[in-house]
Amino acid sequence: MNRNHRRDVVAKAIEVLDDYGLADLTMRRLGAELGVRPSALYHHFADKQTLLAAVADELLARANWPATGEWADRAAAICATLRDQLLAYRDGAELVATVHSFGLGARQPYELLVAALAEGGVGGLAPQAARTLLHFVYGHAVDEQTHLQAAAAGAIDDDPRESDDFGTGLGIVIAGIQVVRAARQLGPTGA
Amino acid sequence: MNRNHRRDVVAKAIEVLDDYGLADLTMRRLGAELGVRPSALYHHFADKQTLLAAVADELLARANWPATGEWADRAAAICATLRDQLLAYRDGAELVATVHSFGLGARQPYELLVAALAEGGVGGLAPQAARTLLHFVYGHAVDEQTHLQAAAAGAIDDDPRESDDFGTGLGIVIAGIQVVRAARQLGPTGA
DNA sequence: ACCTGAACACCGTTCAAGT
DNA sequence: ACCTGAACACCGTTCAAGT
Repeated sequence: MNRNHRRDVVAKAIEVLDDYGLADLTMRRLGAELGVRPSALYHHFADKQTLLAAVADELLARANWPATGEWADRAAAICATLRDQLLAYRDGAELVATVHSFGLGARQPYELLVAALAEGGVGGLAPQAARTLLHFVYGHAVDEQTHLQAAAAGAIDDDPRESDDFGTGLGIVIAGIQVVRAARQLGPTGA
Repeated sequence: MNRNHRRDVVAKAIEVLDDYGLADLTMRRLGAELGVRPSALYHHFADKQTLLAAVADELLARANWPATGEWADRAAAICATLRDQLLAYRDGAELVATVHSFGLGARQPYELLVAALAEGGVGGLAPQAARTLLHFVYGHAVDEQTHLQAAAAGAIDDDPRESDDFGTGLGIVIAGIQVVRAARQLGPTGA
């Protein structure tokens, strides 16, 4: 019985998440899977929130983030990568969205988007634009994952969405950012 | 000791929510506030999710929803009304966003937005556009309420946002919808 | 540095039975 | 129609003590 390191706990937590879902990712269950009492986990993490933040960060770190391309394409590619990564793990969207909402962790997509937008000349509006993109991606991914998992569990109606529902919404937000960017460069008369 | 009706339970639940927060809105706590055993609540609601959906619906029904105006202004006004209503109750944003995400209840803002957008000529893209707006409003309101309540609890930094952070993000999404609407009317060559 | 043992203060939900 | 009483199967977290 070897002792566990912080990274072992995170790795096992991702396994439990993917195999049994977020509702079953409890301190007690995770301890049991590690062959350890639940209280032992508090040696590695201050509380469950902190642990979940580390799990979300690891999950995001495993993605291949695009780093090149014209700013709008790059921002769109970052969003698509994020969505794919969220959908790649059971309850991944809900986990990362939750962590993001309580303000610990899950900061990588935000930093990447702000960098892409700032390079693209969006300037001072980059933070608002980046957060608007993230609100869309998280909201859409949570919805989609809920529907996918309900359908997989044999729910009543499949409720098939448009072929590229995600792309349509993403296109709306990207187009909107291009509009405010153009307005900014003409001179901010409105604000 | 009068017996409770369904609507009494919902009204008391909103009180508990606003006074003590979502984390303290438990079946046991709510039962105690109503002078009743927790198990009595299951006479009125199948489970806690269903109860929360009814609470969210009641919270939304108390708003004054705009019903007139040019389509883009009206969509923006619906979003602003929704945001105000979410922020008007402690943890209101988190509650309604959660209910919305698990697919029961909280459908009124969606229906209102789809109606406004369809009238505005957005046509078949109205559902995607409405959901994109809602993802933004819920995500932004949850963020904002978290920050506001952390600041009110005496957190470290105020982290003051742009004066009209919400309006900026909303403007991005509305502008994006106007773009896809215009593209649609020129003829959908892209999709 | 990492873990045990034991406790504290809770949860949501079910169900037979009461009025 | 609405509620009680009692139970079932869990939670997160703390903390003194062990190795």
